[in-house]
Amino acid sequence: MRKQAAEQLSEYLSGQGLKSTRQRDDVLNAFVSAGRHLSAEELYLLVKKSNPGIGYATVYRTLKLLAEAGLADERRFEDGFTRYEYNASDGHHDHLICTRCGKIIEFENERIEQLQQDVARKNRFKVQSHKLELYGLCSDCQGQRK
Amino acid sequence: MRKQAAEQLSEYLSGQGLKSTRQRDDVLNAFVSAGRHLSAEELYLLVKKSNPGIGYATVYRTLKLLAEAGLADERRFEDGFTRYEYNASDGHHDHLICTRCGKIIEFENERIEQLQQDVARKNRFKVQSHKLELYGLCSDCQGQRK
DNA sequence: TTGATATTGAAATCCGTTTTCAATATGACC
DNA sequence: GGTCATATTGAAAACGGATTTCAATATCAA
Repeated sequence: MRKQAAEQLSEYLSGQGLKSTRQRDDVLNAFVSAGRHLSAEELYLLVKKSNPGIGYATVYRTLKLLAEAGLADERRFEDGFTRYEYNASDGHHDHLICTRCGKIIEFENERIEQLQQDVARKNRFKVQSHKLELYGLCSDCQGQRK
Repeated sequence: MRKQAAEQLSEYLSGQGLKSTRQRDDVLNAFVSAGRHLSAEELYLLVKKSNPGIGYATVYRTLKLLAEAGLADERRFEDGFTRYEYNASDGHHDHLICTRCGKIIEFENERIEQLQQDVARKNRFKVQSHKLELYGLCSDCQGQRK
């Protein structure tokens, strides 16, 4: 059974001798309720709604913290900047990314994962993590012109 | 039958109304003979050997040009900066990347590609390109301590 | 050879991210 | 509650890879 996000964070904080703050709570709340694949910038704008005084740097720092605490996953797609995804601990998944509208669709495919392991084994390679991204046009964008 | 790199570049240049220059030749030569997965910085240092006056910006610009001409592929791994790979036009491949020593092993797996197409089809998604990277430890690095 | 224009190198700039630093907040201890 | 060491904050500066600017230079069609 998965812990509540707030609880998971405070356990991590106290375990590391770190402190709870209003800002960290605000960032976590915005992050959890916003959904997935947020850039730091996007999250910053969201957090500002509940806490207009929040600083840019604090959002960046807290995002790193959430990643360390296991609450967020850092991902870099081809658009250049880092995005964060909530709660990847309930199983790995990969992404379909629309190059026109930016929509991100998640998927899982056990068979592909197995084949990856086969490839790794043949190369005597021990996999720690992997990344599979399919770039293209989502159904909404296929009919559209540029 | 694949064209020579130099020929392919000059065809692209004249086709676009661009000019041949000593610098472009030097960058191309260094790029082709150096092997794969070079960062702009690495290539810059290489080109300097044959043309010490070469500028940083020229290497960046030429690398972009080679990518447009179809001679190079741009790739971003997790280490932050862009690398270029020669001659990907003879078939797609993916990468095993050692997180300890940085070694990059290429592989192809037709079955995985098929399964990716299946996933895309199910999501009514039209794939333009994809990226599959397995991060982990190569055989040389598995026995080593940090 | 000429002349329009593409290209170059150096330096400035860009932009996402990280770090610095002085002011402030937190929380363990009394 | 009060004290105090120290973690945290926001603003601004710094960072680092990549790109752009600009005046000087090279290219190439005529």
